[in-house]
Amino acid sequence: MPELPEVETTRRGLLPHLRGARVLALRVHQARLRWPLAAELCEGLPGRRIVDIQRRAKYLLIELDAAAGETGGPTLIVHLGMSGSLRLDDPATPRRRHDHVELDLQGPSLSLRYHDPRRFGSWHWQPAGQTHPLLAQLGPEPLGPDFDAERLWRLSRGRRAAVKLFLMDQATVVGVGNIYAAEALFQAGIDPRRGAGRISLARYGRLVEAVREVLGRAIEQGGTTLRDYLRPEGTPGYFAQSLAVYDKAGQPCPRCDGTVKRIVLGQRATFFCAGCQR
DNA sequence: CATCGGACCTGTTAGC
DNA sequence: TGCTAACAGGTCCGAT
Repeated sequence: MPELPEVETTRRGLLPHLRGARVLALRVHQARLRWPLAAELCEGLPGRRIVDIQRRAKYLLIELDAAAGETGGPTLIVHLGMSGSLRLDDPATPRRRHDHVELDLQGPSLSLRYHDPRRFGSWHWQPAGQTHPLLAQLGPEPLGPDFDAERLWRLSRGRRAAVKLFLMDQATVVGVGNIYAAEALFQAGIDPRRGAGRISLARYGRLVEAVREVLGRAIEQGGTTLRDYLRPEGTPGYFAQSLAVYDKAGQPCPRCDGTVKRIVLGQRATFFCAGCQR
């Protein structure tokens, strides 16, 4: 489900409620997520106070305070996978099916519930001063200064893979998933099938601008709700109204007189207009 | 190295 | 109506 805008929307929705809250207890109803929940997480989390929430790529970084005698605090890392979501519930509200993990919070008294039908998401524990291995190999943030045309151009030389796969590779740039890759390539006028190594520096410049613009606008709209994505407060994101090509096979292209097509690239549905994407 | 396919899961929908 | 197959917002890992 969630790409960068949905994760960022989740972060922004949670932060005002969770900053300063204390985790009284962790209740695990299903430990078998993408990876089994680590024992050190279960032992280390209860009693900690949440200091801040950051985001790196599609990972939420829930920063915790230091225990007595420690110099820095550990970080609880959550990835939402394809179908994960976090929601703040009144503790009296019954748990739903697929609410796999809950945190009992104090100040305010709330239950933070992790819901994930497909269980492709994961929870990790990062001790103070360490970088979790999953975060070590990530490319730059798309909204940060290190994501630029020169980087895309340099990394792509000699690469024969389709540019859409190159763009979705988290070593190239993080946070761009299937929806926003399609939208950014449409906005930049680039055919998703084109070999990454056969795109000019100037066109990568247009792609960088398109990625930034699309992700930024999606964050402003609270992300994209296609089926079931909801923000932590339970409201949908509104970016679905702005989608130009994603999930619009057979519909007219918003820019030319062509028709949006659906193909498969890297086993993922890919939407584009052959009329104006070259 | 780069590239590809399979794997991990459940729920919803389209098609017969 | 009921069964089956395809498909869904991610990404790691092993084989080539």
